[in-house]
Amino acid sequence: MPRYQPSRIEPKWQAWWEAHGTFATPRLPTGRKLYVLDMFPYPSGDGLHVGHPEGYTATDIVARAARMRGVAVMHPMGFDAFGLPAEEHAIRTGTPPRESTERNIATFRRQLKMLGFSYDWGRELATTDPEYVRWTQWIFLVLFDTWFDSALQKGRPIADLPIPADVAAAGEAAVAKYRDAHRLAYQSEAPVNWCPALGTVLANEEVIGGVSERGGHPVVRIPLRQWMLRITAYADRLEKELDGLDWPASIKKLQSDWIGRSTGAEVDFFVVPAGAAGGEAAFEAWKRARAETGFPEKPGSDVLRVYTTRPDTLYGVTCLVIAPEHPLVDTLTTPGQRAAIDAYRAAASRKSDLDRTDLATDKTGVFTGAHVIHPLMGKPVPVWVADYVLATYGTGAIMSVPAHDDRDFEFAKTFGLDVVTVVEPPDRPAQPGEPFTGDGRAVNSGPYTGLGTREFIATVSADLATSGLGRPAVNYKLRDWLFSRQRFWGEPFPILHELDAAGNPTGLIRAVAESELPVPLPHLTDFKPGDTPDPPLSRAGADWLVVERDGKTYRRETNTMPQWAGSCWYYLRFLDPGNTARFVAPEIEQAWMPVDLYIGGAEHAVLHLLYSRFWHKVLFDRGQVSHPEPFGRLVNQGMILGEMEFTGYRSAKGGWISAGKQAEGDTPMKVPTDLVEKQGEHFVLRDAPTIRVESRAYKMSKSRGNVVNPDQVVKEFGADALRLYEMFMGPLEATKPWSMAGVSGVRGFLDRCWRLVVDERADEIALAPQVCDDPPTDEEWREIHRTIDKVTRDVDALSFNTAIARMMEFVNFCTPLERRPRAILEPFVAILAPFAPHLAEELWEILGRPAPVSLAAWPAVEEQWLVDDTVEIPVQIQGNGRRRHGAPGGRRRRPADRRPARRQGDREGRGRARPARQLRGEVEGHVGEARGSANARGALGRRGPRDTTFAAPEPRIPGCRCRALPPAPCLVA
RNA sequence: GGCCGAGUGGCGAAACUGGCAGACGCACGGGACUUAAAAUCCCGGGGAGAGCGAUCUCCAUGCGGGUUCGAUCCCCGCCUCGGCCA
Repeated sequence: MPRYQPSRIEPKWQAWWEAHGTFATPRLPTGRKLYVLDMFPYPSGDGLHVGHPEGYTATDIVARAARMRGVAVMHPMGFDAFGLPAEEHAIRTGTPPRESTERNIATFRRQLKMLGFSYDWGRELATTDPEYVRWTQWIFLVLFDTWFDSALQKGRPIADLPIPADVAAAGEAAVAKYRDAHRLAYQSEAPVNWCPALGTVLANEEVIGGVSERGGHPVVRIPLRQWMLRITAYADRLEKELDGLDWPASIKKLQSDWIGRSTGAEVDFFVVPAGAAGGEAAFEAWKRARAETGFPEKPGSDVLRVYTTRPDTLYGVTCLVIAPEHPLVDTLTTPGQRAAIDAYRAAASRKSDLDRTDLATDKTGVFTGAHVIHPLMGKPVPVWVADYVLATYGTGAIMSVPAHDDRDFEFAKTFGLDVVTVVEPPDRPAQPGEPFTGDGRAVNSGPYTGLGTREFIATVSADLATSGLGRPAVNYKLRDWLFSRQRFWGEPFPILHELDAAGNPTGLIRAVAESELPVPLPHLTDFKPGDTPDPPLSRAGADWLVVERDGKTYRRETNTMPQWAGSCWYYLRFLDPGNTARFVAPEIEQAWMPVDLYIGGAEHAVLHLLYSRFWHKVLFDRGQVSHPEPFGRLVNQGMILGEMEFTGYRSAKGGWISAGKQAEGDTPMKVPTDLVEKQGEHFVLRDAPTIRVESRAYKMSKSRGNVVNPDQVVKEFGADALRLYEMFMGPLEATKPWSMAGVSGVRGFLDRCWRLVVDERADEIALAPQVCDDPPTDEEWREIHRTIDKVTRDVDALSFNTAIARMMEFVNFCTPLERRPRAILEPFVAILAPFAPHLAEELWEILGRPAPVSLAAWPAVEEQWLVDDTVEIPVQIQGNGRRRHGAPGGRRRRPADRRPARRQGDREGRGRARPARQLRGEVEGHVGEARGSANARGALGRRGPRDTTFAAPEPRIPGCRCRALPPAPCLVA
């Protein structure tokens, strides 16, 4: 009874591949190469989710098909294993993170192997491996050793940084600090999102609505010493170099928007000195000085510098607004306002950036009591503090132009400030009640009145620059990357802080020597975060914490790197995972990079991909890698939802409530599928058709109980069925609901494949009696070659669902055959192999071919079989399909094959049509004498035929990719 | 609120560059095999109508317009759902 038993053949072939090193990749490719990469998983405690194998199967099919086509394929897998959950687990249970991480990796590895992916497991890595950490730290030191030369737009060694004479004169320590301030990895005292409950600082994107994304704990903003990476220096290149990438346009746009380049101007407003008698004279003196000295690089305390994208609205400024964290808040605040300002700043510190900038929230703010002088108008402008201005964007201060900015308008409305219109819309008069933010024509703008917005911006920017009052400026939404975490389970920074004799930091830092890497994590027994932002590593013993170098005492950096660090460069380490001398050998890197196909979830569209690109560019600038971009073609797989569910609503009083009419107290209930039917647009209860129910698939979640476990699916249907189903569900990039019935459907296909080759009724494994050595008929040749052709093209296009459909058609064609020639079965098994590799290996063996089919040659398409003897030509009348008639196939069908295609009963619009004949190309069409078809005739380039036949401009024969047909002339009856 | 994507049979979907709408699969119905069931194999399924019939007609790709000989596909406006960002 040799039925198809995945549980027998799948482990068998997995063991065979492993024993034979089938998928071991050579150190260097010979001939064409393909680097096919999955976004490696975070090995959570829950094991693999069915979402993981979707992308993994897609890449596996591409990798396997390419191997069979003689391409050298790099297809590795590893684990992104640092991260919060392991540490939280450690806090709860006392299990060291390394232990639980290794356990989780073991589960993931087992599950991945169970699915038969053709990874070269010899290249497996985890970001937590000490040898991997070593090179992550090493790359950090490259960043630390690099400054950005904005003239060359390039990262360069810190030793090449020009030191200004005054700094050099101030001594060695000053030079060191100057260098430190210019490194791509630098320390900064920055307002950060401190979450006391989690005991860590969070990135802005980890704070949602004022609470932490994980756990929903409150977050406050406090200043803290942090490591930052100067990603903003690369903002222009990160944006521009997206151009050459084969990425979805939507992802490029997301990255570009995230970088958020804007152009505008910086403008200085003069701060009237305290005890302001003669403010006007001081202002005039300042202006004269500025005309001499020009616009200073850094604003002094005598000015408030604002950044604006709309310098053309300078004459509409009615106040200046500065961030609560702005350094000049204290000096500007008048004694009378101090209490109010202090209270406001305290309140603002408890809000996240998101809460502060949301357009929908009410604007808050406090007047500082101070005024500054408008640089062009010379009039005093009040200065307010408001938290919708962020200290980290631009200069931390804005000029408020209520008439032409939505948020400024809201602010002015709230506090009764003036609204001065200085731009008129081009097509209508200004509306006083609402801000106009578009381009228009300047009014009330002194000498600039009458200019268009663009012209105004150019002129005023130039004027400001000449007079030293402002300068054109570029700004980015992108912020420098907050790179440190106050956690245990991450890479330690390879940085030492110098201590003085009293044990206090001197502010001088030094890198750990390359030869001393990796800096290991210390042994800790208590992983709990503290009440203060002191990282867990600060509680390590002195043996770890304190080191002596060159007679000086140092304390180790106790922050750790964020989870992003390891995933920034893993694709490089896969190429050369065992290298102890370098992070990757240059000749290997040159041979395999860039990644040719990178598949993963869209949730990494911005951060991971942007961070990786940034690191890669730094490595590129420093000559460590050979390409400026790491990932050539990027594809996002869609999300897999749970099974479709019907939800009805039970009234609190009992009885059903129609969906859409339910109220607060009504409880949603899952309704079994067989109690539901469709009526018109909606699903209703079969027994109560007036009651609508919702029909929807939900995201898989433990709480909803709709999570599908891959182990279970493999147990029940087999790994090949799981792989095939995930590819058959629909387009790779689409969101699609799971269906267990669908899995069993593709399992049925695999069963039919099996029976095509194997005699199920024999006692031992034996070929089905229909399998024969006969030469295939023409029809059979056509069938297999069309299948090969379609599958080959679909794999290239990642259109796996249609490739599988075509293979199903092939099996449906073969199943009824009394005699099944090996000459068509064998190529079929070969093209099936990337999709259902275990079954294909088994069938290949049963057919008596030498294993493995995984490395067999991909069958070649013989074009002659793609052409039909006869084709059916559809007939259209007035553009509507009517019928079809046969014509000889081949590259040319002659117009001589004419026969009336029009029949009795055809109705042709309002006109009369004569019998028409036209037989080249794809469609035969008839246009009746229809009023209003004059256009058509015009388009067809002839005058007034009463009956026209035409052909599609570029004819194709259905089912054939032959495109050699010449354009068909239009024939006129 | 902004951006992106999607709406096609009972369900997942297909239709490549504007040319036969619904390939393939699920579910369903019918038949063969069987004592029976399962399994398997074969056949049929968008809707409505006409005809004894092979057939024919009309309506159908979220809604409303437009362009075109011809629109699931292109354009404009709307509705619904999803994702991301704010």
